[in-house]
Amino acid sequence: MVEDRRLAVLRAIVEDYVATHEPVGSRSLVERHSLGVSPATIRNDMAALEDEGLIAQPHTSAGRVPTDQGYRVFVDRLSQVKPMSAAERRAIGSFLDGAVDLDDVMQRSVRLLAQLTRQVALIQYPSLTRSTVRHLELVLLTPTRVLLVLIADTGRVEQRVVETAVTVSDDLLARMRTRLVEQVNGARLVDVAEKVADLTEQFERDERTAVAAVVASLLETVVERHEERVMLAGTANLARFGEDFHGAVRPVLEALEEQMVLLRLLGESRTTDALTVRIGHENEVEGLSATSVVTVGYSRGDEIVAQLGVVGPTRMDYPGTMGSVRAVARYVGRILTEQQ
Amino acid sequence: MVEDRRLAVLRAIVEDYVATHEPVGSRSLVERHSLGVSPATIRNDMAALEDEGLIAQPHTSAGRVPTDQGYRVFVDRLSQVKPMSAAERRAIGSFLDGAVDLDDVMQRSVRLLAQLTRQVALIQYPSLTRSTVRHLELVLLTPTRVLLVLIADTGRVEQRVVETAVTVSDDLLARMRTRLVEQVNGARLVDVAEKVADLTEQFERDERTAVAAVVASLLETVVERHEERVMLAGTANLARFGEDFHGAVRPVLEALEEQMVLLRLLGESRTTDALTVRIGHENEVEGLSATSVVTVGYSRGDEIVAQLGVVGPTRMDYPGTMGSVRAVARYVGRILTEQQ
DNA sequence: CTTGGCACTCGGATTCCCGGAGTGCCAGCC
DNA sequence: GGCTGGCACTCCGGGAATCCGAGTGCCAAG
Repeated sequence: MVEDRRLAVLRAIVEDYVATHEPVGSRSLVERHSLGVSPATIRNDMAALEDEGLIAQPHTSAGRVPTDQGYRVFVDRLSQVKPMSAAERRAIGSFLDGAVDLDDVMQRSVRLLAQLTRQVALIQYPSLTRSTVRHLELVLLTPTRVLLVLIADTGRVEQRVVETAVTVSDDLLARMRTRLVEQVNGARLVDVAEKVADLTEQFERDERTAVAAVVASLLETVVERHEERVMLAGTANLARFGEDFHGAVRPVLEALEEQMVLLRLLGESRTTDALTVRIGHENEVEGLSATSVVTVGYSRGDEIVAQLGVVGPTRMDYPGTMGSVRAVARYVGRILTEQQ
Repeated sequence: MVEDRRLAVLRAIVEDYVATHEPVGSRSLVERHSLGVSPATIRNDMAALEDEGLIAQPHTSAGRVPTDQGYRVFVDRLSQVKPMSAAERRAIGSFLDGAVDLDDVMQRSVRLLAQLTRQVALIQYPSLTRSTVRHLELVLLTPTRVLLVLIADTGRVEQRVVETAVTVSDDLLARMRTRLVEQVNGARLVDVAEKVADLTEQFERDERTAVAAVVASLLETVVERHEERVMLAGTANLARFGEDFHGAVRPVLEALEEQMVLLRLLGESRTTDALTVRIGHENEVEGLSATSVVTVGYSRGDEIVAQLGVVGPTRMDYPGTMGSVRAVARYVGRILTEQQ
């Protein structure tokens, strides 16, 4: 009972603070929310909430501000994902439908998400690991240089130049292509390594150097570089809430420029499609301890292939952001699924 | 004679202002530079320079600051491009040499440039228009969906999904591929349109819908999307000189997020390899009127294929920046040329 | 044309002061 | 026991007043 009101107070504090950016006091709280009690009572509740570590005051005799933990409780127990309106959903759909290829889908999605949430949006390309080989092509650039092009069923194209050290004849190239395609077409990328394991041995001794180089490169492509691409949009929005980080936009921008960081951000919960919210210090990434990250997996067919999400100040509109992120993920999933 | 000293004063003002970031007065000027005259004399010169619109004072009784025009004169007549040291050149070379493919070359270059100049760097992908077709591949995704992959000799790969409306048989696809490759392999992209002009007619009447769709898509790829890709790095550096734009980093970030803007920035002087410097308001781009843009073309073989450069505050170290930009462009050119 | 001198201006930093918002606590009341 | 009104206290933030110094423009003399 009393406990309930305390949580209601916490919710009110979060909502007001998110809306106004200013520490919220007991009086304005009772004015703006119908809590049915007096400011003095609220003050007692606030003291309790502060003891629990859910809110804090910037300085004595100022209003209260939610702590990371406070937001945590808010997100976990006090808020519901706000669904998009029909109009918004239509807008999303029509905006994304115009995409012509995978790059385009990714780009449109991430920009859309940045616009909807007015924060920094990011999207990870569909993981190569989980997809299958749709086509593989070898092109002779020079006698000792082969271009390897791998097309995954997600529409993603990977290319790589292989230095073979020894010269490769057109004939050898053709045979390599045939054998490789035989072996790997339709295979899941994770299985490629195994499929081509003994391929080298099927060639003449003097050809093996070249074949081995190509195979090695192929393995690198499918294994090492499997999900290195992340696309970013809306960094300009960072400027909007510069004050939130007391002017330290710098480390945030720096963190966002590091591909590795972004991958960690998105990659950590890769296998699930649940909405994940990491608040403030919950982010282990250096430089993002004043931000919250909302991510969700998106799928192709019934498999989660990657994550997308947004990065914003801890004082963000969680229900709205979560709604936007989820909605965009669904549409992206739908488009990828239709396209296959 | 007198004119000469005035220019020397302008140069000194620019150098000091760039270094200290503070309006420079007559006294500190004579202290830091051996101009051989008294502050009073300098004041007269300054008054003259102000009349000419080359310098200005932020407020009465403050030091002077160069105007855009002042920087212009400085760049055109008073400064020399500062060559990189041998050590720096070695560092550039070894850093870029490790690149495995075109994406990698672009990414490494742009990051390197951002680091060297400590500003925002950008690089345009080698123009498709100026290069030739190295390979073209068609892959049947579904009976009515064809993936078109175009590989240019610059190493750039373009892909596109074509909706054919009517079903395409494996046989038709194979014939299309053969004919297309026959026609366009080795052709300059600008000539592709002409080469495939009457291709559709060489097919049976009932196949023409599909062929036309593929051809149309190919044309779009080579014509419309010819140079739409620009890569960016170092936006975090913007935060460093936030004060330069009196806190308005926002419009700059916004401008930089627009691909179209970036293309205009780089594209305007596409055919030349001369170092171009656009200062302050000389940039027609909204939002970049407080920045200077230094660009230069880079080549593959003996042809300029695209531009790269940096965006920074008008009070930048022009000689140094120009040196870095030029050096990186040369190395990129060298790598692209070797790779062909 | 240069120079030293001099009066003047003005921005920026510093200090001081005050008001208002907010708190914590207490005593009384339901 | 929980709620409430009252009250003393704290402290931030903003505004006014002040001061300092860097810098200028101009003038008269060299």
